[in-house]
Amino acid sequence: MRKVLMVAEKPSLASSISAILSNGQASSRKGRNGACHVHEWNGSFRGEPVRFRMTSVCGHVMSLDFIGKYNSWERVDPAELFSATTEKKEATPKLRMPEFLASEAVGCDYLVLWLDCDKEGENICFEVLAAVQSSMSRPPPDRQTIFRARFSAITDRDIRAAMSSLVEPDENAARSVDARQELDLRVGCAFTRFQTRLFQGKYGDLDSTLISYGPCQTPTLGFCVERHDQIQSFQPEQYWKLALTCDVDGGQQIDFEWARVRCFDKEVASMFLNQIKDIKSTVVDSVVSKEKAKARPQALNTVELMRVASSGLNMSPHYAMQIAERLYTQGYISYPRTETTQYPENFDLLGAVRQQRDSAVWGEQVRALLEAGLRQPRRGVDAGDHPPITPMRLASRHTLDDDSWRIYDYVVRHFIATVHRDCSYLSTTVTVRLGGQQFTATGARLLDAGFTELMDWLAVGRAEPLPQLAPADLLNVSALALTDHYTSPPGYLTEAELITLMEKHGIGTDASIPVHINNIGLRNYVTVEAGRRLVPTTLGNTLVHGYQKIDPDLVLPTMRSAVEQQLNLIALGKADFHSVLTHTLNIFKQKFHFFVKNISYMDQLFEDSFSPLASSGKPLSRCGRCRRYMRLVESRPQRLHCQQCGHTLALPADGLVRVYNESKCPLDEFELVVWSGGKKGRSFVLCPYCYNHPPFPDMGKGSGCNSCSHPSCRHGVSQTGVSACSCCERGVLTLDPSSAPRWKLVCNRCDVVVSAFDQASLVAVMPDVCEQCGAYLVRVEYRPEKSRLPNKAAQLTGCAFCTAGLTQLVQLKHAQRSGGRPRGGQRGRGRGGGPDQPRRDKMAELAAFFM
DNA sequence: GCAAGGTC
Repeated sequence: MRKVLMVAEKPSLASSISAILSNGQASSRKGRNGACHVHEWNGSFRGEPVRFRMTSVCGHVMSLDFIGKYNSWERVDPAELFSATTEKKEATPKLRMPEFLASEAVGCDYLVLWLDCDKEGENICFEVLAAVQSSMSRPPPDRQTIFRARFSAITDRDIRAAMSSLVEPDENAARSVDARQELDLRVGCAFTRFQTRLFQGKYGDLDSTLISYGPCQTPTLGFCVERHDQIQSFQPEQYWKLALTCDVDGGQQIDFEWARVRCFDKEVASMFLNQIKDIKSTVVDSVVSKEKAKARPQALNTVELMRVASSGLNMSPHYAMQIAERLYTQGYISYPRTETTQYPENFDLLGAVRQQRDSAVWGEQVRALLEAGLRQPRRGVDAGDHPPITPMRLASRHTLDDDSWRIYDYVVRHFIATVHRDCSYLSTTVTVRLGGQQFTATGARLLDAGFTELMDWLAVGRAEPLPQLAPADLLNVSALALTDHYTSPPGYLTEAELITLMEKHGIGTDASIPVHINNIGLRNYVTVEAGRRLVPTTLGNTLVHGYQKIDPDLVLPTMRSAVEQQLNLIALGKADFHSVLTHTLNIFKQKFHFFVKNISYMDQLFEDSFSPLASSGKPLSRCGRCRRYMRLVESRPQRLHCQQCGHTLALPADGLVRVYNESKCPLDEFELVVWSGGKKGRSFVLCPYCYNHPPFPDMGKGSGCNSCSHPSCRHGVSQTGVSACSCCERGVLTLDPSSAPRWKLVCNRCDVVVSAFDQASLVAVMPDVCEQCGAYLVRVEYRPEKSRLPNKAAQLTGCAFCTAGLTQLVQLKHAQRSGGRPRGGQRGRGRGGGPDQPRRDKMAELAAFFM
C-alpha cells in the first residue's frame, strides 16, 4: 500500500485536519521531537487505497542568518552585511524539525502540503519539501507526487474540498518571503550594529544594551514619538461657552449645551451672553425622540482581543497573547491568532452557547438568551486563516488563575454578545431658544439592554433620563453664564491606539504586533504609563528625531507597505525575485551609506541629551595599560571605560560588579573584579580584559578567571578547579575565592552553585586528588570558636565529596553529584581531569598555547 | 548581542 505524508503548519491543525479526513478514525502518536504528533489512518488517494500519515511543523523550519564569520561585531564593518553570505539555519534547533520530517517521510510516496494558505505558509511548504524530499520513495516518472492543499477554513466541507482539488505549491509566493527575510536581515542588522556600536562607544547613559533598528519596530516607535511631538508643540487656546441650566417649575434641573458649542473670541461670546442674560424663562421648542441601536460586536479576532486586553484589562498585548495561548492549549478557547471576524458557515453557535449555560457568572443571562433565541452574527471578514476566537468549554473562576480568568471571561462575554440582540434605546433631544441662541439637552432611556447585559461596561442610559417634556412646556432659567476653557493636547498614544495604527499601515502581523510593541519597551525606547499609554524615552525621541533629520523614510510607516508592495510583485509572478531583491537592497544600501555619512545630525541630538562615556560612571578598577582607574558605566549595558586609553570593556549584562582585593591579572595587569548576580547567587572573579579578549583558545569570550587555563594564577581553573560539574557536559566546579566567608563552589560553564564550608576562615584547593572520586582535595580552616569541623578542629584537608567531616559542610542540593569519577570530555579543562591525568599534562597543553 | 516571521 502506498503512503501519503501530509504536513500542517502546527500540531493543532494536523490533529483537526486528520480528524476530518479520517472521520475520527486516525491513530495518533507523539513525534520523536517531542513537539509534533503523527496521525495515521487508511483511506483512498487519487483512486488507490493508501495509508495516510499526517503531521506538522511548528511554524518556520528554517531561518536566515549570516554565516559564522559575520557574527563578530568588532571585525565586520556593518556595510558588509549588505552582501555578506547568508545561510538557512534551523529555526528552532531543539525541535530538530528537518530530522523529524525526514524520518517520517521514509517510505512515503506522496506529499500533501497543508500549510496555512498565506505567503509564509507557502514558504514553509518549500522548507518541508527540502527536508523530506531525499527520504521519500523515488517518484515514478511522469507522475505528480507533490501536492498543495488550499483551504480557507478548518471545516469538514472546506477540508474535503481542498483534498479533492489539490494544486501545486506556489513558488513565487514562497520566493517573495525569501526576499523579505533577506531584506529584513541585512537592513536590520546593518543599521542596528552601526548605531549600537557608534553611540555605545560615545555615551555612558543610554540605558539600552542594544540600539536596534527594524523596518517594523522603528515605525512603531515613530507613532509614539509623533504623538509626543504633537503634545510638546501643542499651544492651548482659550475659548468660552454659554452654560444654561433650566428647571421644570422648581423640579428637576436640566443642563443644556450651546448649539454653537464654543467661541474663541471672548468679546463675541460676551455679546451673545449680553443679548440673553436677562431672560428668565423659556419654552420647549421641540422634543425629538429617536430609537437608536448599539450594534453587537463582530466575532473576536486577535487584534481586537489585544486592544481590549490593553485598554480594558490593563494587560500588555504581549502578555495577553501568552495567556490566550495557554488557554488555547488547555482547551478553553479556540486558536487565538486569527484575523477572521466571520464564523464559518457550519459553526455550531448554539452548541458553543449551550456550553456556557451552567456558568455561575453568566449562566442566567445565557439561559435567558437561549430561551429568546440566538441572533444571526454580524457579517465580518473571513481572512481564510482560522475561525474567530471563541470559548471551547466552560471554565469557572477557581479553575483558572486571575489573569487567565479575565481573558477567558472577556472571550466568553464577547462571544455571547455576537449572537445576542443589539442594544436599543430611546434618545431624546430637547431644544430651547433664548433670544437668538439655541440650546439642546439629550437623554437616553434603555429599551433593550441586549448584549450589553454581558458587556456591561458598554451599557447606555444609566445616567438620569430627561424629564418628560413637550413642546411649549415652560422652563425657568436657573443659571446662565459664560464659562472659560482651554483646548487640551491629546494624551500619549495608548497601546490600543498603536495597535490600530499598526494594523492600518500594515506594520507587523497579528502575531508580531505584540512583539514589536514589547520590543520598543525592552529597548528602553518607550515606557508604559498609566492607562497603558506609551511615553517615549529620551533615547526613543532622540533616535526618531535623528532619522527625521537624516532620512525620514527610515521611520515612515509607509516604508513597510511600499516594500511589501514590491515583494508582492514577486508573489504574483509579475517581477523577478533577483531584480526586486537587488533593487530594493540597493536602495537600502544607499540609505545606509547616506545615514552613516550624515550621522553627525543624529549625533548632535545625542550630545544634547546624553553624557559622554568619559564623564559617566565612577572609578572602579585599574586599567592594565595606563594604570589609571577605569570608570564603571552603570547604565545598561554596564561596562568599564578607560578615559586615558579610550577603550571600553564589556561586563556581564546583569548583576553587580565590585573590586576584588587589588589583585591583578598576571597576563595583562588589569585589576580583577568580582561579578555576582543571578537567582542562585552565582559569583566569579574576572579580568575585564580577558573577559573581552580571551587569552587562550579554550576560554570562551565572556568567561571569568575560573575558565582561564593560566598555569600559576591563583584564580585560574588549574588552581581553583575541584571536580567535574555534575550538571553540564564540560563544566568544572571551581572554588570561588571571592565568596568568603560564605564559600561557594561554582561551575565555570553552567549556573550550578554549591555552598560549602560556611564561615571558614580559609578554603584552598590542594594539588592532590581524592583516591576515591578523583576530585582535588581541599584544605579548610576555621577559627576555633567558629569551627564546624569534627571536634571543633581548626583545619582539615580532604575530599569535599568523600571525606567524613567535610561532606556534611557541602550543600549539594542544587547539584546532586553523580558520584565517582568526573565524567569524560574533560581534556583541556583543567582540574576535572582526575588522578590519571596529572597536572603536568595540563602544563604541556598550556605551553602549546603560548607557542 | 542584530530583523521579522512562523509557533511551543
